[in-house]
Amino acid sequence: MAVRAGKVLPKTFFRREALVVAQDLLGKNLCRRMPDGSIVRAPLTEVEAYIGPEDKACHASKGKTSRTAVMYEPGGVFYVYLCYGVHWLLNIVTDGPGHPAAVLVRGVGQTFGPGRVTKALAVDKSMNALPAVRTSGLWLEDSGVELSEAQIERTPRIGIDYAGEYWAKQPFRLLIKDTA
DNA sequence: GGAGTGATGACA
DNA sequence: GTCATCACTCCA
Repeated sequence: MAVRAGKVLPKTFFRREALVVAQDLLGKNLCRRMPDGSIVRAPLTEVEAYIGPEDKACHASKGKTSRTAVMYEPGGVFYVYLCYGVHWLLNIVTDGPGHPAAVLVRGVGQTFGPGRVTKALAVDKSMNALPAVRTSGLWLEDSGVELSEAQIERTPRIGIDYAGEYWAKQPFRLLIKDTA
């Protein structure tokens, strides 16, 4: 039984603060047209927000470079980059033009870990800077699921100790509590 | 607990 | 051109 198709999230959905978008994205379906043509839909279960240039953990906090340029685009495009020479990490750019912010996808369905997500969905550099629309082969749909505050857990982000105590402690990692 | 891995950015 | 760094995963 496949997950039902839903309404594709419009660009305006992404053009808000990263933290707000991150919260609203939980439970929404990440959709991928695999290289073999099959369609995979999986609900976002864990995300992290990188809120802008003032956020020391955000790649764009050091200014605009060739890698981070895509984060300066208006929300609604993907930011994909290679981490540790091994793993592709998938981000969704949020907020308005000129304000670099993004939401990192850390888990979908039962798959947790940003590197595992991209491996499971066959996401790599070729998706970088593409818009979140069906024709890109990677997009998001409204699942119709409404999450209550009680179902959302907030914790500090992972693996960003270099960003300093303040930013490392911000509870910008959001995940759906295990409802079994 | 620790190594692998290679693009990226800083510096010369 | 070199060098250090890194939003991770896997294996011991």
